[in-house]
Amino acid sequence: MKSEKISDAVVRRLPVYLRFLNELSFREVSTVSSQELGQKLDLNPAQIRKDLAYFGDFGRKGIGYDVAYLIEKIRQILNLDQQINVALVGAGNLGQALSNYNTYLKDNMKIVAVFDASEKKVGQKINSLTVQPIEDLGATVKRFNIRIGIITVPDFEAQRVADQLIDAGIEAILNFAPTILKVPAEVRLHAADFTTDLLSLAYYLGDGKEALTNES
Amino acid sequence: MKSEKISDAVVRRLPVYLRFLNELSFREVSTVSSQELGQKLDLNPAQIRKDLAYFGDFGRKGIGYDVAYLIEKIRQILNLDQQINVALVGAGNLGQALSNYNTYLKDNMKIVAVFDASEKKVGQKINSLTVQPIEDLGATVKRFNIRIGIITVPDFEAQRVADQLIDAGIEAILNFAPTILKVPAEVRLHAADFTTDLLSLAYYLGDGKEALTNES
DNA sequence: TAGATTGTTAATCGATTAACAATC
DNA sequence: TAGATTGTTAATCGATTAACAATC
Repeated sequence: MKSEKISDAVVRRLPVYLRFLNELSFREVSTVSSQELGQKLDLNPAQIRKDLAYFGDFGRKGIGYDVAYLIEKIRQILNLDQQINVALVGAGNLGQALSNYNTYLKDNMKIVAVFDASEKKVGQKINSLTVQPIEDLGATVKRFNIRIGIITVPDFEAQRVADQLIDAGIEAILNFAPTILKVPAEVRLHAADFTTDLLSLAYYLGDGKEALTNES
Repeated sequence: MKSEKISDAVVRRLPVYLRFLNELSFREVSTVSSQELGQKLDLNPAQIRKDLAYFGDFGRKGIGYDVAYLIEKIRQILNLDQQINVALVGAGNLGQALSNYNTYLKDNMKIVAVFDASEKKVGQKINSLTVQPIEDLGATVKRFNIRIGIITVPDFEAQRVADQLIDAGIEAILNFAPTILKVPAEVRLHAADFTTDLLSLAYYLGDGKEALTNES
């Protein structure tokens, strides 16, 4: 299979596959079936096979998928066979927390620069990175070939920061601020706003309202 | 409209509506149409009308929606007309960052207890809350009627913490650890793992692979 | 009244799942 | 060979969007 357009739902599952495959690899498991994957990841095995088949024939009938080979392929698909440099804008608590994941998420993605608007923050060290003034954003993005920006500034600054990132030539943005950003179509934007997640959870709290289903 | 089962996609948009409506209210805008909402939130107006109509006839033909009334209704739908107590497990950087949003997200959701397994953390103050040992989780959850748990512990501890939260009678979990948790069907689980988000962004980086579309 | 906008049905679009021939 | 499992088509399911009568 080739040259269909891949839906975002599919793309978002690839890192989930990758993560579990890495774990299997670490445990020296060499082969895995879509059924095992599905069980562990709470996904339908047919869906997993279909997802992978968009990108190539990675499995072997009767056998399953070779773990090492599939890891390699998914990393290629996700462009993680090259180092991807990331900028973090906003050196507050959340920004600092994210920068700690630097080692953790490795996988060739790396936060290589941290920016903040506040004079107090500029010059501080965060995980071996020195916080730079926002004014340096354009120059630094170009110099280090930074392609993804993470926004962890307060919501009222988020759009401005996004605009600056886009001006600097960034290709994708992960936005933690609880606001809807406007970006040109060629810039990929993912929202990572946890307040939305948390508030929506409240809907499901039992309440009498609709706690009763037809079981028992 | 009543008594259809509401999809999660719909539920997750409600906090987004609520947030923007709060902003309108602050700006003393009293009425809003689905078209305006759609424009601002990047959603189809028909979808917004349909979403809201699942829960009642909140709008007025020819006029639109009364901002204050709609806020009240959405808050009721999301169970935010009562205070919802939240526990945070994991007082690391991310946990501390989230607890700072306490004031921010208000809306009747409140982190009222913080837990950590490490002796170093226990007893420390985080935003006026004293970090408690995980052993106290069951008792504290019951005493304070805590209904939602946020997990910000390392991935290898996440399942154990989830089990403890569930034992304690929690009804919903927001999981920041990059791992798939197994929870019983009656517990609502949302994943808030930003590494997945970030890795999936890399897929969209221009690369020659599929950078060329039919524009230009 | 004329213009605007809802609530809702029908049409469309897209994503998930089932089923199975191919084949290891 | 018999059993297992893929890749893929067809069926199903669900979500989004268009269209429009009702009505403010």
